[in-house]
Amino acid sequence: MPIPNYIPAEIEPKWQAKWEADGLYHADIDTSRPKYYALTMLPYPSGDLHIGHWYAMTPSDARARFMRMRGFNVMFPMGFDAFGLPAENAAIKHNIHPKKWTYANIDRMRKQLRSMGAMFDWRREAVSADPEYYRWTQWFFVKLYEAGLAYRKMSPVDWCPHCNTTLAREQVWGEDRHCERCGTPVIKKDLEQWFFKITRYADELLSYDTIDWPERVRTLQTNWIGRSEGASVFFKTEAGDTLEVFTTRPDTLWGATFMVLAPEHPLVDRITTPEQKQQVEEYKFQAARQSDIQREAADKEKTGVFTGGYAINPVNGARIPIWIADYVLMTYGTGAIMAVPAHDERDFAFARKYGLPVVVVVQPEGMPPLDGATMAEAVPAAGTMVNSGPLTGTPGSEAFERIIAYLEAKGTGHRTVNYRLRDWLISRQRYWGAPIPMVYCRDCGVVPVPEDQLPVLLPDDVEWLPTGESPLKLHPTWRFTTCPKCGGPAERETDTMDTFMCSSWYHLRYLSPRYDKGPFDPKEYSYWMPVDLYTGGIEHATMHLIYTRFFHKALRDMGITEGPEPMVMLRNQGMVLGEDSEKMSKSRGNVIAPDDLVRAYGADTVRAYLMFFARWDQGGPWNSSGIEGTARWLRRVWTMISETTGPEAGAQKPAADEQTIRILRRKVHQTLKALTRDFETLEFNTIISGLMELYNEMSKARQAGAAGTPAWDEAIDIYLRMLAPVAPHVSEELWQYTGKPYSIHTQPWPSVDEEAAAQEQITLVVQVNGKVRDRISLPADVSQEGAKSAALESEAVKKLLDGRPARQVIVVPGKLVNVVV
RNA sequence: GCCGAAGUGGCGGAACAGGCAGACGCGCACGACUCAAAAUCGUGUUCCGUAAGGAGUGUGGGUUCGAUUCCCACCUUCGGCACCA
Repeated sequence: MPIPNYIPAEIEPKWQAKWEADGLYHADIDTSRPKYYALTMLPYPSGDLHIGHWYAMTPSDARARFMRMRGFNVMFPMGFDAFGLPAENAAIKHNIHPKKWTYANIDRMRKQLRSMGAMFDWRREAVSADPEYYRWTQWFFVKLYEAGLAYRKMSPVDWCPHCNTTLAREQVWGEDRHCERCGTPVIKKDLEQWFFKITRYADELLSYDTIDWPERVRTLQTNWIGRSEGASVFFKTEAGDTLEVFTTRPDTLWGATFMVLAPEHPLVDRITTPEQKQQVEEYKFQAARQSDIQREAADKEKTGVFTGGYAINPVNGARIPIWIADYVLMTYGTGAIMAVPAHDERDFAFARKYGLPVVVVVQPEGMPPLDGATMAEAVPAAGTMVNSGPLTGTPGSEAFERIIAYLEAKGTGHRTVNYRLRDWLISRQRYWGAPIPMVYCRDCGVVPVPEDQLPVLLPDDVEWLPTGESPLKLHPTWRFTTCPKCGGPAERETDTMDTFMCSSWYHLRYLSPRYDKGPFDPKEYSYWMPVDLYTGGIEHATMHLIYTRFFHKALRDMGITEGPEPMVMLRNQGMVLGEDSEKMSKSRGNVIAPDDLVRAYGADTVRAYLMFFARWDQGGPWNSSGIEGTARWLRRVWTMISETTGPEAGAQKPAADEQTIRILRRKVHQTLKALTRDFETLEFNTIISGLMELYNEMSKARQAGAAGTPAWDEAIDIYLRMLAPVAPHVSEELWQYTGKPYSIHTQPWPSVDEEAAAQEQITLVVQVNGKVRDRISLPADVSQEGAKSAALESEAVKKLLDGRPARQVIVVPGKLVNVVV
């Protein structure tokens, strides 16, 4: 039988069809084996599968396959995050219905996904725009509402004038505060919107004790949540109102020389005196207008207006003026601050501009005595408290705790924690999303749609003109309904949900995508959850990855889910850039299309090259000639195996000596050991280089006549098993060729023969004063003394010592000897 | 400004616990095969130097017998946040 050529286009579709027909990748509950839930972020069906999808998915697939060979019952599902703005924008642009556009893309992408040869269990596919899916998205909304975690509030919210919708705080990016999707700067609008109380979980979200997530993601989330410890302090105004402020520096309380309120603060009108009224009104109007138009750069000069009112400092009775200024934000803390210009940069700038007094109350060690009248800048450093009544002299290290105790004893303040995190705004004034399942009744008020009436179906016949009004509001009949409570006339909520709501629980729908008694089958949940390894891009660190953790914890508190976290281990891949090192985009013309690559090289080569060309967690620029090297390697492996095994093997005449066999087996088992570790830690680039290196070694052994020996057969067997997760098609084809039983993908991962991997001779590096001067070969079990004397016997050492005695000789067993003169 | 990550040949990168820097691949050079080219195979490839030898992991210092690895300071690049009290 002639040796066939390696033609990926022939073998890849063949095996894909067979695996699918055999249900090779079906994952079912099997309590006899440990489970492993491997999950990779689901794609948005935007049209074509791009190289970024391959980069995220195929190494994740290789890892899942490895775990399967390691004896785990592995589930690796796939689905589509199908609701969202791009579909609607495409609808507007091309006059195609968003549903049609989305489902056509899904069909196309399903085919492309199959060309990867991944071990997706397609029976578990879930599509978030299917009524059977969003029925449960809506059900979760109602559950959150019933638990008091969803509420409706009129507030100034971020609005994208291009997408014509509100956005969550997380979807507003950069200094110019632009829309995450289209880049248009957002504006502020006062709207009645639905929010989820994610802030209730702020503290719990800061704990990562039970999960193995990258430091980077944890830092991003921690900063985003922005916890600060401080104190609430109650000031009394002269009008008799209580003014609560939040401060992280209660130790500077005696230095508060004025107060500042946000212009929108509810007490401003009561505090303002008639003489100041006009000025205050003008400032308020300007501030509101400014936030309405666009936020100016952060470094703009501080402005403010005196209200004419005064407050009393609760610790020293000082009468201090109350100002309003737009550098104080209504959305953080209480919207009011005590200003301590001596020790806060912003307050200092404000005080100098408006001639307000500066009083020093903290004297840092090692600094000349501070003087409020002459200091050129604020001194925020900690130090001994001065001019602070009974607390004068308190050292910096105790100041915080002592002032809190003092405030709590006097009843004028207490310890508080504040967060930067805001509640999650989930209303969207768009069509292509899950309708918010709420009804407004004139008599009963806000009423959730009962469970047996879900889903609230999204109608197909809708005008999706971008008017700024929710398209569902313009539908002639859809919004009119009856109240589930009293049966009277009522109206539906016409906003739809943020798609991040859909993706917060998709990992649960995969468990049982057709289950109709709940969002998921509890039996499947208790077997598969939590997700053991979650892979995806870092760009979701402060969006999807925070939302899904919140979601899980909220459901846990309702008894729907179990355990502290949804995903135990998280790993992020980097990004594949264009050959010009720029982000790939159609306008730059640097897009690499995976379909073209599969046609030219086959999926196995594309998979292997994606794993090889860069560190997976970093990514990097694509290199068209680089992939040739990977293609060459797989062809060589094919040639070597087809020439030395299978029907051709009889032609081989083994002629290898013992030494060759020993070296071959050692390299095989050393590689196996290294690759096992690299698969565990997701270091894909060294997996491929290890396989290339072993090929090179086997090639040498073949020259020395190793082919046809039992050691050779073992090498081929182990080689193919190690190759299987990386290149599933070619390994399956060669596995069959070598006469092994179908399928290689149900084979166990080989085990290391430690004895074979052991090195019997070592190369000892001989250094003189830390510089390599010689290398000597010694038995691996040589004693320290033996290594030392062998090194001192070395010609190179003798020459350099030139008769002088060695001052010190350091022996590192198995590695080197350093002779110090 | 604050927080975080990263700087290694012409390029992507490797070095698992402080012990041979540059594995593996690309590119390049030379050779074999060929009438020739491509493909394929082989050899070489950090820099300086003909060589002996020397230098070398962003820069400067430190710890150590020994530092890409640990510590300090700085420079550069990238990412996030940014009047958050």
